[in-house]
Amino acid sequence: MKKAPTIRDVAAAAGVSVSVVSRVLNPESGPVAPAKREQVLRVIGELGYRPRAAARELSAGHALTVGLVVADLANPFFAHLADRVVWEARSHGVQVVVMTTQEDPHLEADSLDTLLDRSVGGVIATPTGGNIEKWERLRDLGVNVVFVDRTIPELEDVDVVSIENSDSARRATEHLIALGHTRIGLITGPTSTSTGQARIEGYRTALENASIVVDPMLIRDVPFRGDGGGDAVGSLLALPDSPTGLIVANTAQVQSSVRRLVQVGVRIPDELSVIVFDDNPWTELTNPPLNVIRQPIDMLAVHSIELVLGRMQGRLPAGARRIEVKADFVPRNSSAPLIRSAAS
Amino acid sequence: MKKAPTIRDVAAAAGVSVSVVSRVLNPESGPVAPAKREQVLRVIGELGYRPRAAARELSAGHALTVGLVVADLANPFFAHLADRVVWEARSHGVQVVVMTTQEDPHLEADSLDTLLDRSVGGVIATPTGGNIEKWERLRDLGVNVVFVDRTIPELEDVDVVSIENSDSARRATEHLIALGHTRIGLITGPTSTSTGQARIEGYRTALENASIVVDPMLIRDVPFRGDGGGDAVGSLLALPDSPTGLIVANTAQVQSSVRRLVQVGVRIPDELSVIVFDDNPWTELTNPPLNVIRQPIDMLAVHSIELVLGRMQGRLPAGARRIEVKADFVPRNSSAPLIRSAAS
DNA sequence: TACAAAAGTGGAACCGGTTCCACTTGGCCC
DNA sequence: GGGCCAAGTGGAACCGGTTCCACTTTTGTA
Repeated sequence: MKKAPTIRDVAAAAGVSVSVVSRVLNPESGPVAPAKREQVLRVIGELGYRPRAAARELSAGHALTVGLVVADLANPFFAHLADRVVWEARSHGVQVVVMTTQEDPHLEADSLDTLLDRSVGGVIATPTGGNIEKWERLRDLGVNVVFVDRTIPELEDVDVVSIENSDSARRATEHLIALGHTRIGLITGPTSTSTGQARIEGYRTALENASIVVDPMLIRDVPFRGDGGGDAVGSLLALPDSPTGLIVANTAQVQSSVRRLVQVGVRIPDELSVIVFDDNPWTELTNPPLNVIRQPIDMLAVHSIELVLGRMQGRLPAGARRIEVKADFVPRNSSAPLIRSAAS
Repeated sequence: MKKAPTIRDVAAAAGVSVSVVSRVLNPESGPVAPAKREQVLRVIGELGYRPRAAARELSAGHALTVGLVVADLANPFFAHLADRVVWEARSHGVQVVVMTTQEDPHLEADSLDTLLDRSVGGVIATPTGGNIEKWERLRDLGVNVVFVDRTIPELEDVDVVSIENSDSARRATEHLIALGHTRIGLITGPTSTSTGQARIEGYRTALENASIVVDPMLIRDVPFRGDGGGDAVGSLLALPDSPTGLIVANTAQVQSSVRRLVQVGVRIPDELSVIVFDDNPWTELTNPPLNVIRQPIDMLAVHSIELVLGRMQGRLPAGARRIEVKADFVPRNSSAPLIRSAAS
């Protein structure tokens, strides 16, 4: 097990001082004579010298690292998001430390402490909704925070990147209304989350615009974890006047919901028109392929990284940015016009 | 933006030297009088002191961090693996820096350099197959490497955690043979990878045991990236004597392959019996639900972390460990007995 | 040619931990 | 009561970078 060369080894071998080597490494920090620069670069190549990140971090007080805090990498949405974030970060020479919360505020708090210890320059997170003081403290300590996908209403001065949740839900609902459906079930995330609220709002708007009375029984807010989606499907279908349309607007519960639909054997789209939030690799492999609201994950990732790095480099004006990107509605074959009382 | 307290602040506030505080933090490094320990802990609590990881790393020469190098977090297998690795690492107080290679050796080399700069204590990776010298150099510099899922034959002294690839392929093949199939297509990863080789080997073994002649035309090794799976499906089905059974043993190409099957409209299992490698969230949502070889991802993650941390703490004997875990065959409804010449 | 400004250089402090080592206490035993 | 060993403590060096500052050498201009 060899020992890696340090900046002093390089300086000695090149016959210059460490200051010069350091300035070769960080050109903006001072001038170096062209000849010496060459010389130093040559020695660096020969020795295979690479600066230790830890030393730089210690001196700089913060790391060229961002934390990514998501619920769960087993969820394809977060996995895909993480993939893009890692990719975008790499193109900026930044590393990503990934932590998962499992939607548990305690684990989230823990993750934030850990990231704080690591002096990360920024954090990109889908917050659980708790830990408000902790997020504030993080920001007070100079860590740049960007919320992605969701937000926390109380934290007004945090940057947010999300999709147009309300608008997307409205469009999905309008699609079903246009097909003649009036009893439309909605499965969302908890009403304590911004996405849950916004999607319900969009759903209501669409119904109210069409003068359809909103039946609270048709709205199910279920937790992100567990099998609440399937249960909601079950109880919606068991309703005396069961819905003919269903919007699953909880990305973490799509799988559970669809599994139940398959188990129960409802005929889609004949008996039930379905639209789900978020395009997964498999939504076009089901029978029939599902209509989806596709979140532009690439855009979410790009904007998040841009924001967090922009803040880290101090080249963004003060004041929170709220970026909302449009989500596409992808029509496939899981919705059909309502056949009036065909079932009775 | 406040400034976080340092160990010297704590020492001053507690009326002791930094040495004492350090010893309170790392009990094994020396004795502290119980009274002072209390005192120090109290001050730490009051000040909200947290040690900077960078300082510790610089001093220790290595970080309490492991690198996870996978192809692509958009692939559910890797995503799930990453999820479990992050989870297991957390329970040991270790952070995970995730890097993706997109199966490109250059990006892989780059990732390794970056991880080296960060002085990570270990790396868990699914190697692309290239960069042999780089992996060796990494190990020479004291970074503990564990390959997961795949391996590189040339690197004999690296720990490996994988499933019983050959055995799994053999069992899948035997399942189809038992149903009467003799023309069985196999889609694997590149033959340059250990998994590709081992799975082909298992497939051949099963066929040879059953005295079925191996038709090389039925074996398709396709790259992990791109749409090779779908293309292979297309050309296999276009064969004059097309297969009645198909094993997709390339996790990254399952989606592409199944998509093509759906597009072409082959009736499964009537016209084609299918088994795919790796259980995804969606394999039971397709029509019909797919028979799968389920990789015990939790086990892979647990063993990988155990190995890498064990090495980091020097509590593992020298010599490479090769851990092979059994993969389950999960029968669902995508295979059926061969109906002799029913199609002709 | 003279002199100010700019370019180039090296020494040393600093970031915040860990650890070695020398030193002071105290308890125990003979 | 003297001597010894262990427990407890603090000072200071060290890890490997960055950066400030003082100093020397150019360069440009009057």
